Amino acid sequence: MTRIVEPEAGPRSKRAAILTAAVDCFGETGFEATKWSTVAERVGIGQTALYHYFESKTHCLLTIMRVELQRSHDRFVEATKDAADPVEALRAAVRAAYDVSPQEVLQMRILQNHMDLLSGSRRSKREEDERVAARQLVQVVERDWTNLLVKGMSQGSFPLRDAQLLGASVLGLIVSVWRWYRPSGPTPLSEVSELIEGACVRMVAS
Amino acid sequence: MTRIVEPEAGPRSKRAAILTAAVDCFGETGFEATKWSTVAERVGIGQTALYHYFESKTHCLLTIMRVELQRSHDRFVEATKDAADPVEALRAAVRAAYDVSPQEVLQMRILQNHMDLLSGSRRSKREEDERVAARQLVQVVERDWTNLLVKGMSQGSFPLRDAQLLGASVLGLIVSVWRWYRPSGPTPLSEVSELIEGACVRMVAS
DNA sequence: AACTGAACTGAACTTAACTCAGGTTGATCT
DNA sequence: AGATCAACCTGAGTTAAGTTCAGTTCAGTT
Repeated sequence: MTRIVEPEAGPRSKRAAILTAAVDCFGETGFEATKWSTVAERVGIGQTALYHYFESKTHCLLTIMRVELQRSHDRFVEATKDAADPVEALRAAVRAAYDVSPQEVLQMRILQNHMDLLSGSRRSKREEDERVAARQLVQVVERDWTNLLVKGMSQGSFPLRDAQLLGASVLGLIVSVWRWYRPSGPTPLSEVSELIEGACVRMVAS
Repeated sequence: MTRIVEPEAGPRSKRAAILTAAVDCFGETGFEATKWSTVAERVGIGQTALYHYFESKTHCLLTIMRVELQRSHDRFVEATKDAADPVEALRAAVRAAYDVSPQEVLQMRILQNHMDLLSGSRRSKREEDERVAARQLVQVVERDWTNLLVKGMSQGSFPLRDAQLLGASVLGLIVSVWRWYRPSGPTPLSEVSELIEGACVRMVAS
């Protein structure tokens, strides 16, 4: 369990700017469809300067995914830490999952669209490190949900079921939204959040 | 609504063999990670022969996705056509979704991992045709589920809720399984099927 | 046997990611 | 202020994989 430390930013580092631009491009246009050089242009540097910060286009993608996973986990912990009962914790966790900025919507979309990257191992060290870190965070997040369910079940709030499988399903349900949701679309996120919150509670607690 | 007609196979056509090989490769290794030339090798032809059957690697992928979507729709219709009540129809539809061969598991995985391809339009005609056809089928499948819910709601079997949104959620829950499920994994598909079936009924009917 | 269209091939082309060898900049220290 | 050094950046060149092209082979038909 080696946690990746973010390279501390030198005063003229463009790392953050690159990540932001990459999230926009990858999120709107798709990872494969966006040229790495376009990201450079948007930041205002030559293409090769990107390699000062990231080993490859994929390394940048993996970084985005890892950061987003970390954020998801942090928010889950923050949201559930002082919930009275399991049902309230569940509700709070779902609401937290949809309490996101437009930028974070893109990050979730990117994350969901490239989960498969986390399976196969990578050639280069830094890429592989990010991949492993991201993979571990996926498991952490899955455990977050499973633990919530286990607690509720042992406490009698939820009927007994396979908590692992049910946890994965709840999580799958929640994140499936990011495949189709668009801020510009007809359905506001608040509406999604409410419906999914109810659905999760019924799934788990009835 | 122009439905793509499968090019009728000449007696020595390798189209089917290519699709099978591609499903194996794309499913196991991932689309980006598998070299188009590897597919050719596995079929036993030169790389350039592939272009006799498909305009591009992506065209092949889109074809796989469209075929799988068509299959999903057909199975849904078949499974629900003679169900007594809405709850039974719902149960039957979920069971049908998981009543699949190993090859079909791969196809679902490929489909789920590349849904984003269906958003942006394609340069060449044949690719674009496949994309549009696939997109339409996505909507058809979504309508399948929505209609099922609408019927159940109007019939009083399901409480009234946003059927569109709930339909998308149910579908999202069901297909989310294909991101992590592996035939070689610890959880048999029958177990998944039962848990999800229950979860869907609770989500929709309680 | 000549013909036809489907099936195929080797060599050349294209594109976008990436490497390299070196140049510039600016924060920091004396 | 001037020197220094690491961080930062660049243009030119390389590579790999998908794709195109200009034909060739093969099986069935007339």
